[in-house]
Amino acid sequence: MQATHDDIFKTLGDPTRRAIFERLARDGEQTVRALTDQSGVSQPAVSKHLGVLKLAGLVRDRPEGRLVYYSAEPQGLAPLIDWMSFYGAFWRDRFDRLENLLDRMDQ
Amino acid sequence: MQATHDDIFKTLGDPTRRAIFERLARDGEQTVRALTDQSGVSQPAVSKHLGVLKLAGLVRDRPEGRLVYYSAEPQGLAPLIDWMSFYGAFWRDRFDRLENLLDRMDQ
DNA sequence: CAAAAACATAACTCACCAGTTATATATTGG
DNA sequence: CCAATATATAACTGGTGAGTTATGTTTTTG
Repeated sequence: MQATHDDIFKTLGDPTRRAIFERLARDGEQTVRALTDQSGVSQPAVSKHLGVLKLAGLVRDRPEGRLVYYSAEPQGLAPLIDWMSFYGAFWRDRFDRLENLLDRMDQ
Repeated sequence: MQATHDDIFKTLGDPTRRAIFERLARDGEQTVRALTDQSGVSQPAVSKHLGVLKLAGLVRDRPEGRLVYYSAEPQGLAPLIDWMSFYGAFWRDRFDRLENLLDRMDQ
């Protein structure tokens, strides 16, 4: 059930899909129609992207009558955060310190 | 020249390619051969992945005779970090705490 | 209640890209 | 200097997945 960073990377790798997620994260809950109107693709395409985002744990849906409201799932990015913590910050941080050390040795 | 988070996501979206990057980030500089031997794909495939990673600013190469050493590029993940800072705001606290932990572990 | 609107799913197409093998180029070692 | 090794590139193939249109289901509206 818990998505892996592999799922997250694949899911966010598509620009159209990531744009949908970004919109939800920025502007909050939206219907499929609202998302479709500014997506540049058809409504079925948007529905499919939302399905993928949901499988990856990045969005949740709240049906209300014939409308379905989607919103960003905050915890969805956790696996990516974890990955970044290791391969991003962790490693960059060490490199920065090394660079600083080398800079100081140069002087 | 500066890669966008779009490039980064697309580049790291492929598991094989991301595994190569992870290996470089973890274990440091490697030749194409070394990377190939544990990648599960052919040498040309690895070379192609390295080319994509290099275009995305995630790795650098250092030719030495007939060997080419590749290493992770320190600043390569910066666009992704920026993106996360915005869309992963919810988790930034946790992110910071982990960074601090790693800092303390270093000393 | 009929028409329209919202969404999802099915069925299909098409382009892209990750993989392959083959090969060219360059460098090292015996 | 010849054989072997390292890498990159070219040319091709196949699978995947993002897009489409068509349609079914449900719900709202007039």
